[in-house]
Amino acid sequence: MTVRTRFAPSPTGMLHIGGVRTALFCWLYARRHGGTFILRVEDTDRERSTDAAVQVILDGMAWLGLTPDEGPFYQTKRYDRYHAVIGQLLQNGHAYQCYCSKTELEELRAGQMARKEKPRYDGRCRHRTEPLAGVTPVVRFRNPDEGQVVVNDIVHGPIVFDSQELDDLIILRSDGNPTYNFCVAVDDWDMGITHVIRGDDHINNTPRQINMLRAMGATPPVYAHLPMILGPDGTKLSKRHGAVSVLEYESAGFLPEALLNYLGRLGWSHGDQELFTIEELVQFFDLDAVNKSASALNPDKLAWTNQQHMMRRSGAELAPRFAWVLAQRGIETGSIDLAAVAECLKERAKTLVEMADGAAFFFADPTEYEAKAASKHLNAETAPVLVAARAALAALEGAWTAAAVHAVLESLVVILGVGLGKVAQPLRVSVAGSGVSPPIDATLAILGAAVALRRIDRAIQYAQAN
RNA sequence: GCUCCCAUCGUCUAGAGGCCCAGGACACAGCCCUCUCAAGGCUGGUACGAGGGUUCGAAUCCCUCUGGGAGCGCCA
Repeated sequence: MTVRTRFAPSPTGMLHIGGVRTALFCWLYARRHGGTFILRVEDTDRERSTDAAVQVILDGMAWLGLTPDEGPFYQTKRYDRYHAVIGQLLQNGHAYQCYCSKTELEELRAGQMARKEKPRYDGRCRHRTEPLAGVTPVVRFRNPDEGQVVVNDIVHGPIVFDSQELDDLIILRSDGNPTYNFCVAVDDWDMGITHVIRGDDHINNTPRQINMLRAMGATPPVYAHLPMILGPDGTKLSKRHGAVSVLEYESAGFLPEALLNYLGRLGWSHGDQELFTIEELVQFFDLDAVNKSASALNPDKLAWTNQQHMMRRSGAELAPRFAWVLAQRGIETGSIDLAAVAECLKERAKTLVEMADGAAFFFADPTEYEAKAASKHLNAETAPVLVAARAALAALEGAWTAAAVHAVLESLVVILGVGLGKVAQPLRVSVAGSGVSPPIDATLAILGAAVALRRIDRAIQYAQAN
């Protein structure tokens, strides 16, 4: 049997990190077993579904590379099918029409709550034979009222529900729209889904879906319920935690493979391994190594994971995404070699945004020097060193490379009888404006002779005046 | 309230009865390396929620409790 999984988000809110983790596991499971990954948009809530949310799902998954093999399918385009199934269910007695008003149902619920009972529909319309004039009925699924339903969950093991706990849920609203649990059952059946992998907030829906599947004559799929992802403070994920659109992570300078690596390690593990390429994730992933307890997001570890992935890419590989981040921030990069900048900054930044911050001085002369660094490294004492360095560097002319710069500074240090730091720091502050930058030889090489010498000249003037 | 789920360092996790007075990772502290910052290396502290069983032996199996979470919609 070929594995078929589906990711079924509802476009009522933005696709966030929790949804992405679910999508990732569905995708990985399909890839791992040579199966098919399907995207299905559950948009039956026409009030709250938005096109913008659908677009984020599509764009987000494309950015992450979680491309579906089939779909996207939209439930709103399958209404004919749902209505046909409901017709059958009505005909064979697995469903019936209910004329209860909303206020009547509210009263029923209130009474049950007051008696400390579990609120549920009591089936009062089950045996009604005559329509109620002037009322458009809803259709309810007739749940078996005896026996048990066993959900054989791959991550949780068997979960048993008494049928008595399940009431007759509405499958068709009075406005003609079918409801969630019903559409899911029909779709999973029609699409031949073999493994339903979703959040464990759906565990309680599962026995109902199994019952409907059986009533329709379908064999239920295998289920795997994933633990929830919580915010860094251990509470439910919310906008406050950055449960924002997954695309925000792209803007924040994360690499898709790093986000996926981090998310993969939430609720799943492969021994002590922390860093995985996408290929390794596909190779090692399996549902039996998924754990059952909820996990909290750790922004520090996500950042570390991102840095590790950046370090494993070449500057040239990083350059396009880095350029995108710079452009997004309106930074003009001129003729600076972005691949070279990324190469020497990739281990000094947790994200591409941090990289952009650290690279700012490459694209514009410092407008002022950082006070502490300037007073320490640009003063009357260091001015002569800068003058000497400037002269030695200027002699390089056309041979302005990192290696050449390095050699010049090394010999200058010997001549002056000082440590490299005595020369490097004043130069660093001169060209970068602060005491922090990549190695001075690489920094000067990237800047180019003209720009570097110009900045050093300015710094010499400043140093002599202070 | 009822039903269901969950429970190892602050966080992510390893652990499927003896290899565990519990290992790795993030974060934190110290040291080393060093032209700054990083990266890297080394060292350190902190965890099996509680109580009962089962067993020669339990983080691992069973029960109870406690604590957290989800569901109980003409939402998905």
